[in-house]
Amino acid sequence: MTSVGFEKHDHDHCIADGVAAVAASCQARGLQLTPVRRRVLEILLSEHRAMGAYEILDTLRAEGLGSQPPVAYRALDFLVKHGFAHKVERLNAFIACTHPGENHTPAFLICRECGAVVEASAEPAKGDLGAAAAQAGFKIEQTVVEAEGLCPVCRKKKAGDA
Amino acid sequence: MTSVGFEKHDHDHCIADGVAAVAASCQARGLQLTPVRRRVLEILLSEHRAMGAYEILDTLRAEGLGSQPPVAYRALDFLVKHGFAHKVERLNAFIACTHPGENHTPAFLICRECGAVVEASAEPAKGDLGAAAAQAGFKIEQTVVEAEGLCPVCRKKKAGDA
DNA sequence: AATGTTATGTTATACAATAACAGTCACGGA
DNA sequence: TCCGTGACTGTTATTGTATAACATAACATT
Repeated sequence: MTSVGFEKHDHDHCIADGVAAVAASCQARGLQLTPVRRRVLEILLSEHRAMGAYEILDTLRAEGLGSQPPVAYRALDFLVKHGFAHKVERLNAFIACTHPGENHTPAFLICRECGAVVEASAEPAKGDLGAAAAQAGFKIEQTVVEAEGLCPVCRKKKAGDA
Repeated sequence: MTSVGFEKHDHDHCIADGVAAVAASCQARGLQLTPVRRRVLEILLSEHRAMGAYEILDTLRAEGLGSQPPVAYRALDFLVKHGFAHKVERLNAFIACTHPGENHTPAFLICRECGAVVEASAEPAKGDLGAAAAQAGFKIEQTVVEAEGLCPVCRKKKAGDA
């Protein structure tokens, strides 16, 4: 079982399940999943890719849910802060988390061709990097791990072209 | 021997050696280390921290070496492309490479307190992440590995405060 | 001289992020 | 009931990051 992966799948499920999981988590933790926050989460879930804040804002604006940048950023901050979404630094963009609620160190596989982003997991602090940090006396609190390359679908396409 | 590390050291050496190494590498590879490119490298070497493109641009402008963003970005692109500098995605900023020329996968330790950045090295593609990618059929071409936390100096300060 | 290549200069604009302040609404306590 | 208080939303304005597009310069090759 791969983590979502690059294949097609039932999307409505995806969104509904994702929102439900987050809603439950909010309930349990006393967090408010307000309309804007819920909608931003849905927008993120509705695409399996990272979206820029302004792209999200465009949708919100079209729906009358808010039209200025802070509206989108605040909702995104909430989602990121509580682990319901992540920021992909390489792209300055955001993506819904595939394991909402669970405590984890996300890692991403980013296709440079089609822009698809898949969340994996990594514990870099436990390998090379952890050793280097320990040696330097550096205390790691958070890590960003992002890999760029070609997803299986685009690899096949490239092979076909050649 | 740690890789530069968070301690003080002889800076003039640092800059001169860094430029010389890059110049040699350019020579060997038929690349042009033009005045702007060389100056940007010097600026980066002169601070052991990540600098924003506009901060660099300010210096260039003061020296009459170019005043518009593309000037700085092009020089930075050149340096990054050939491995003489790196972009720290987390900070949207750039830093001179500590092992110019050598083929490597950089990783960074970023102090959230003082902003110091130290380059380490990591092979995330060989651990968890590599396995996950392989399973998904994803071909990793480049990786971003950045850890944020507290450097030894700031840790001591904190301890002193408490 | 004509051409191609590489680098630089400049304008304008797009995209990303946040500071600062005003308004709303629900809730608990005086 | 009235009054805070806190959490969220709305809006204006601004700062910071990055690039598209086009013009020019310098130089090597033919």
